[in-house]
Amino acid sequence: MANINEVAKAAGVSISTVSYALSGKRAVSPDTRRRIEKAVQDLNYLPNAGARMLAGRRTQIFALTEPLRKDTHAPTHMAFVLAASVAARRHDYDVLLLTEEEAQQGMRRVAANRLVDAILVLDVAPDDPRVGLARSISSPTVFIGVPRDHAGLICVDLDFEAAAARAVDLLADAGHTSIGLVGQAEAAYEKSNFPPRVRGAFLRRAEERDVEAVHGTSGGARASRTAARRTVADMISRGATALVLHTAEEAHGSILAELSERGLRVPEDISVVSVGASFDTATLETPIDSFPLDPQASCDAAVDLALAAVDGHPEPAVHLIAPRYHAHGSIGPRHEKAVA
Amino acid sequence: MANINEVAKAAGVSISTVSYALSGKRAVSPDTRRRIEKAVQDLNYLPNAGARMLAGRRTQIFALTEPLRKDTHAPTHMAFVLAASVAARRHDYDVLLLTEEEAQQGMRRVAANRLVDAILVLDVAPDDPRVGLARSISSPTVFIGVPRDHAGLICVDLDFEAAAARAVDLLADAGHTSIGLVGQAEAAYEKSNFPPRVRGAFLRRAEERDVEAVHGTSGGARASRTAARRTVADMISRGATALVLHTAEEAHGSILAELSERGLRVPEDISVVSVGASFDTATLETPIDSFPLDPQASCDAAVDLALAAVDGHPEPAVHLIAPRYHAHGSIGPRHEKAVA
DNA sequence: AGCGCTTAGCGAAGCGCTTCGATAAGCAAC
DNA sequence: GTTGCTTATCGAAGCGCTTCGCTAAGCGCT
Repeated sequence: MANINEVAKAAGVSISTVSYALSGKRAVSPDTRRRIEKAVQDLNYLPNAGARMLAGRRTQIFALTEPLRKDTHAPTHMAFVLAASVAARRHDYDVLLLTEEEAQQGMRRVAANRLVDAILVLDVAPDDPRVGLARSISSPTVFIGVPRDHAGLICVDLDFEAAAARAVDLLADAGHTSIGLVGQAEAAYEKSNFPPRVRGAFLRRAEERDVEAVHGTSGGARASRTAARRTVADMISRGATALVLHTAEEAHGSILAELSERGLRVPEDISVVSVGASFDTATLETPIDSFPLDPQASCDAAVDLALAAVDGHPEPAVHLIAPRYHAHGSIGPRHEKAVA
Repeated sequence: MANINEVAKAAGVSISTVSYALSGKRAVSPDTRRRIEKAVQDLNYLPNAGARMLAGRRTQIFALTEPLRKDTHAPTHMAFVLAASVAARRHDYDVLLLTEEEAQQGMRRVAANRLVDAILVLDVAPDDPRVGLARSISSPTVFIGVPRDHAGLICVDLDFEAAAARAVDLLADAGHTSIGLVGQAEAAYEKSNFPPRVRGAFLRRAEERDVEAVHGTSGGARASRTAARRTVADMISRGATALVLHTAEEAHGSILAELSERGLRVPEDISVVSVGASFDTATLETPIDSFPLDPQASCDAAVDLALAAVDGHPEPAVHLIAPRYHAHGSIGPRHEKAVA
């Protein structure tokens, strides 16, 4: 494998000139630059990663910690991992995976090691053990998700509160006066950081808009079929003419099936809007309006913050990403049939 | 951050002695070793990763390439990623993620880079573009899965053929003379490497055992509910008294539902055995006998082979992992009711 | 006492890069 | 023609480790 020496020799310059030509940190004459570029091409040169880490102060690697809990939703999780990887590569960074207990011990290790320039934290729990760790290690750490105690931390997340509030607004504006929120499984409200935020904002905005609001849960993957249906049935019997969904894809399907079995058309008889979905609600049997999760936006922001922190400009704050609204015609004016 | 110099000073020895004490590559007196270990503890020393890569010939990093195709089954995939990570850590290796198009360009990059010691290839397709790449780069590469053209490659996989054959044997031994294989979605037989292997071995062994065999497909995630049920209905009407399932978890569920709706009890009226499942078939409504996928076994083997290759003992061959049988009482003697 | 062998430890080279001066060359101004 | 400034290039130090070769000490033989 060619090294910088061979490139320098081939181009007839010193190795420092090669280095400067490649990094652009000092001016190099156009002619010299061309000769160096040619040599690089000819020799198929890529700078040795280890040497670069040692000499420079950068490793060009981010750690990505993912505890991979039993109840992690795999497709969503994968979307985040993928998005993080793509975002990192845009800035010439690679991603090193830290899983399971290694997510904690590993964080300490790669920080002390100087193996990574920064750490990205996925799948953040309200009381995440990685919070304390982040405060005790030298590597800049960016949380994708917001733990309960986030003082001094750098966090990025979708603005779930805004999404839930806007969902309520849309429905209230359409004339609905009784709205149900079909939330996640009960357990998720303890283990994850965002379900309580959605619920809280939903209830708050409903009160502000003087709209009747009920919250119900769906279930885990296995139980969802029945749990979500029961919740929906209950809400309808209590007069809800609109639903806000904050559930997994399967539960979305069950809920739509329940509505259709009851002869309720969307949006003529009942309005539906989804919040924080990780999948495409446009391709469901009935396309549903959505404020989706946006892994790429979150991860792009996280990487930007990580880079800033590496450069010594850490911005300890919760950076919320404005939700984007995807309309698919599932919201309509209030209609009494649902109450019947 | 402490470096080897400070450790050496604290222990009152030279840095080479510290290095040897930590690597164990030369003898160090017990007393000296203790002083060094104490200094390491006190200073919280961990060797700098970059320096180690540069000076040693090891990076202690494996690349894990995962194309993450649209049709990748996320939970299964995650299980493999996790298993690979665990296996790597057992040998003091970290895992670097290469996703999407980076799975190809990235392979070339990290190999030329000397960022990784070896590359693990996940989610192998029959005509995987990474096959050609693997042959052209310097890093040892281990395929977890078997591409069509695997000459000269190192591959690891579950022995799907053996699993399918043993499933047929179990059912034939129990007296069944007509067996159905509910396979994957049609598309999987082109894009993945193992579905055709399962089908081939199933049909071959059935013929050897003089058993009537039919093969049908299930569908993708969305279509599975109906497709799998239709396939099963068809098989039963054609006289099958036993089923081999090689499908996703959802399809397993649909199939069991179909059976129960037809009043067929497992194993009294119909025998069922699962092949290559990535989930726990014991916790289905009806526990099902299984020759499961074993991500950990595959990844352990892959890492062992990668390490051997790094050490200069590459074993280009297809290493098949013997399937293990998990009995849960879903196989019984042939019963005519199913035929009725 | 001398030889050879083993053991424990040291010093220094070198891995391939980045980066800090230093230098030489070119040019404008007086 | 000297001074001063800019631009392009070079040499060398040094990042923190691993590893080679050497030495010194200790031991058991003859």
